[in-house]
Amino acid sequence: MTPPGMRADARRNRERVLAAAEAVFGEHGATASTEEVARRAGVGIGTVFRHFPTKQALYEAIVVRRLSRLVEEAPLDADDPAEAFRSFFARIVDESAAKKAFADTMAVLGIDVKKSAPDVGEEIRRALGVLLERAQAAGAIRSDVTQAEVFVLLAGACMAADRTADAALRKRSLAVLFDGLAAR
Amino acid sequence: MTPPGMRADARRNRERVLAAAEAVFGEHGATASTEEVARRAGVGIGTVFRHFPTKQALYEAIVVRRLSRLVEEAPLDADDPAEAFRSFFARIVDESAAKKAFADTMAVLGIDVKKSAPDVGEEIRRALGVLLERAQAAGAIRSDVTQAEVFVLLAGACMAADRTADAALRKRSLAVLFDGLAAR
DNA sequence: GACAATACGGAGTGTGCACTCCGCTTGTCA
DNA sequence: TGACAAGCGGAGTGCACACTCCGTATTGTC
Repeated sequence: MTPPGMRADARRNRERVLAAAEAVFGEHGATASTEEVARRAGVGIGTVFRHFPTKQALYEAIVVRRLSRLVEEAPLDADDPAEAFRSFFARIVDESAAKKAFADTMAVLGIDVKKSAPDVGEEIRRALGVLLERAQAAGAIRSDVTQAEVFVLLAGACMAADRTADAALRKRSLAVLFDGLAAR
Repeated sequence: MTPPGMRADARRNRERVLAAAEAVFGEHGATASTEEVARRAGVGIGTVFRHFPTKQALYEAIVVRRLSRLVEEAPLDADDPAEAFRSFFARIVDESAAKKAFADTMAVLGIDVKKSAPDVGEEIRRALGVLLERAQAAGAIRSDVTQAEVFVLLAGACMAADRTADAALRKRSLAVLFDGLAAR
């Protein structure tokens, strides 16, 4: 991920910028300013822009990071497929509630399809697809829904979670959604 | 709504601005520029700002308008309570799909509660509450959900719809959601 | 330790946009 | 129909913010 031919200070600063960006965008969403990120990282703005040519690129970098982490930890071959699907879904929704930038991402990924970083997007869609299929095969999820509907519901849940402060309420709403997905 | 002591041209321009704002914000969301609204309305920017002191005020004005229209047309005493609830819910989601500005509104109204124009917000919440209660009394909707969960689900559906171009997909996803709300 | 090569900081630049101000126009009313 | 208040247009202002540039500092190498 980080080219090894990079000077030590450069590598260190790149890491700092990414961490700061994750925090700042997580708190204020994509409208947060690049200057705020630089300040939080303890570097000059010039440094931020050397590592990431545009604000958009920086934003995408942290999104890719989070998605990669999610995909890595997806319980693709857990013993209980129904629980695996539900927990993966719920985990993404939780992430959206905690980090503003994430809900948008899920929305765009799920629906627009394009977006840069198509690889990670494809991976997460595949992971969800696998979990869905397994849960359907196990008879836990109705067989007439496809990945497409699941993604729309996921995106909606993420965006709603992003703005719902009450965690218990979030959980109850999600439970209703899962009931809709459950096999009769 | 429009003070009668207003000169004829002022009243006419106010209407034009509102119509243009509805179109422009509907297409591009709240980030659309005020200048674009003025251009579309065929008036100078000064005129826009005389009628609405800030961009925010203009935005809120069109939101209030739409909400009022929705509340007016809510089928509060329809014969079929289940269908009434569903159609009202679906209608709001459809509106969100058509008009970008609307999904945000629903999200904010449903969850943050404050927001200016609290009256209309309150009205729409009440309308949904009535429809929900009636559908529950009729045994069509599970009795353990409250207005709060319904609003979270509604807000999520609105935001997802806002970004889902495929109308059929939108409809199928909504159907899954309704199944979750249905009484067993 | 010297000397490139690489990276850093942050003042400066350009742009877009909300909002203001004022000379001109139009509607109203006697 | 004349006078004047109410309203209009749009150039101008200030500000926020993405992005650039270059003199200075740090790193790696022989």
